[in-house]
Amino acid sequence: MTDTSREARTHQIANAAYALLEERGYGGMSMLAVAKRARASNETLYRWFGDKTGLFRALIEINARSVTERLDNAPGDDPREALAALGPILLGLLLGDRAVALNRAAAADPTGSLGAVLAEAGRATVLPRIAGLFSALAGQGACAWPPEAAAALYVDLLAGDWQVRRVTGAMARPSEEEQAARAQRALALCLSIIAEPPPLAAPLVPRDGCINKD
Amino acid sequence: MTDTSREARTHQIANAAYALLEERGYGGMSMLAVAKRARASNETLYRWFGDKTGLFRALIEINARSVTERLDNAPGDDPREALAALGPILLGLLLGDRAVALNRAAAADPTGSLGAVLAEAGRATVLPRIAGLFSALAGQGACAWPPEAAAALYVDLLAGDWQVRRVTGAMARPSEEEQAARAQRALALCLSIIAEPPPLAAPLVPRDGCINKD
DNA sequence: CCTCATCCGTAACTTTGTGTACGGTTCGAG
DNA sequence: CTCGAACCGTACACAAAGTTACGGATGAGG
Repeated sequence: MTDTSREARTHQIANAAYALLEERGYGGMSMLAVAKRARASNETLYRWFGDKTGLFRALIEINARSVTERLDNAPGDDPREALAALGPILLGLLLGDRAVALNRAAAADPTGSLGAVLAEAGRATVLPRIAGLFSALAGQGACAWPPEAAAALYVDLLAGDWQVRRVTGAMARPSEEEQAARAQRALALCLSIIAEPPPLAAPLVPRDGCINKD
Repeated sequence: MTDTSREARTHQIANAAYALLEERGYGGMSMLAVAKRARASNETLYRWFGDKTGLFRALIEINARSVTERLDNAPGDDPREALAALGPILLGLLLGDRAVALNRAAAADPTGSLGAVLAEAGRATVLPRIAGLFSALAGQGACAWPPEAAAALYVDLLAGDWQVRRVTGAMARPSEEEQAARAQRALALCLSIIAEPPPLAAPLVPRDGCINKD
């Protein structure tokens, strides 16, 4: 099996796993079920991914690359336009069934290691792209905050507690209209806030890190 | 066993369960382990709580009552002072080990029913109290937003995506100083925003609801 | 074509947890 | 004090999942 076909095969397996994950959740998805759905064998899965956690690590990383690609292809020449286009896409992805399922897997992960993968593959790749747009706004004199802080504020206003409520099942998936409206509101509020310097000298960029659960 | 002693006993069992939950996580906590820790029997647990999901429902509800009590006892006569006192307390509770563990349980719950319990027992009891404070601010002419919308915005700025990152393990628990600074910033930003009417006529109060996972 | 690594489909093994059952003890009501 | 409900400690039955193993088939390289 060549590297190219192995990569294609890996994506086939990942897609089978995503489908099962969204149907049954983390607890209802066994390695054997993935193997059957993907027409692969248990042995291949363990050989390629090491163990169940390893498979989930790969699922998170593959999904994150897909998300980043979607964001990089968002239309908009002007940073304001780019943010207006990017917001609904990002929110849709964050609240979508796949991301929710992967977040649930990380929440349920007994090894406690998937959180760091989420942090590194997900947020840590998305946020700099958003910060870049705020940096461009700063160049236009429209942003008096550090770009990273402005990006973090934007995500707070965009996602807020919607994501955790989705992940815990406390909230259904909002409609496209609701998501679009929220993204629009978040951008309007954020642009308004960052036009003036931050109100406090307190640390504005939260730390990333993760804890071992055991 | 009287109602009083049964309630006391229930809290004993709950405390044993919280301790185990925080030590081992949802997946590592069996009913038998709870029974042994609480010096109860499996049969009693199943008789009192129905099944494992029922036990978790009770744990969520008992914890929510405790949270609400803590918030109701927050100091502050003036709504502004009350919000300033309430913010760090609420954020500390949301990011604390117990709440994180319960959110993880809901995320991992195969029945998909614990999310609704979280929504009803938790957020739906906390948010009206916050909205009440914003309502009082409106009475002082300091809030041009609907109180519920102002409260939701406040929580977005207070917790933002910190909670989901804690639940997924992507982020360690912030220090008390970090939490206090964030609460302070959230209040300052929120008060600044709500002094003027909302920028959009879009729906500002997100819907609550939950989905069945299967 | 041949060879060898690896993939597939299936099976086996071990462990663990959920939920039920049971004998003895305890508690509360009459 | 007596009696019955229920609680405790322990055991049991069953199911399912994680992981490893194995014989035959497949694919890639020489």
